[in-house]
Amino acid sequence: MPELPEVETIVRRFRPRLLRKRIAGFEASWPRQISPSVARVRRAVCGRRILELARRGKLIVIHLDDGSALLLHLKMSGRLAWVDRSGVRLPEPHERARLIMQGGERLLFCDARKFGRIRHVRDVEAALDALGPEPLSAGFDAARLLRMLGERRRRIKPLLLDQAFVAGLGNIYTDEALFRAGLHPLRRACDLDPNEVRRLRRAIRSVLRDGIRRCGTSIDWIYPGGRMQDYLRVYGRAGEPCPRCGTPIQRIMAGQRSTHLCPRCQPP
DNA sequence: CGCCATGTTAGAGG
DNA sequence: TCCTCTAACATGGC
Repeated sequence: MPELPEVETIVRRFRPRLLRKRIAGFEASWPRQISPSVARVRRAVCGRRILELARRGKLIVIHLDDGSALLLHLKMSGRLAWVDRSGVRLPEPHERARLIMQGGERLLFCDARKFGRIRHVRDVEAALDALGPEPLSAGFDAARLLRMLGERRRRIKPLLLDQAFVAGLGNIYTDEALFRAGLHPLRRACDLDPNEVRRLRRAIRSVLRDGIRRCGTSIDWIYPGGRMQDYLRVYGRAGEPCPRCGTPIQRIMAGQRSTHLCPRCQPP
């Protein structure tokens, strides 16, 4: 799935089309993806105006004019598509749900694997509070990260993938951040010294900003248009020489996820 | 056919 | 409580 930079790119692209639009209909062909139910979401959103389109972690947040919101999670293979007033379009494969605007424009939710979710929530703040801090926000400072890491014994890689710890990192950007910080993915969080924590924070923020600047990472047909794949230094490069020291990049498993690292630049 | 995949979560067990 | 692992969700590409 899209990680933070891909979701941010999607939100920026769709915001101008959705802002101030009034919703006239909602349909879904795979009801398990819709919460609390297709009928209840339809009742909740029809007639509402879209006030804002935002991102929180990997969630797309569609704020409505009654204070409620639609939360879209693309998971592994979700994708958005847009149908304008003319209705002319190529057939979108794996279309699972659509939000119909007054005037006929449509936001399509497409998802080959059906892991994606659409949720309508009345208490938006409560729903978003389940996530950890935004890594690009001012509140994500070194002192706070040091405190957060200090009370965790987990290995750093699975901890960074935990959305309740920090929101938005996925498998690609976590490996890239740990490489930039020179930290081994299996290090225990509480063992990192203040200097290493500062490096980690800088690495996370710089790799996410670079990802956004490149419009995200495109490594298959699910998410086209990004350029960050050309700037990844370890992810998907097992066996290739480390760009910094030439040592072959290693691929190991960490928390059931494939993990890429330079054994020399990221010593255990 | 077997293995892999940018994600998350429930449940079991240490 | 905390952490780790497995299975599950469901499909497509290699």
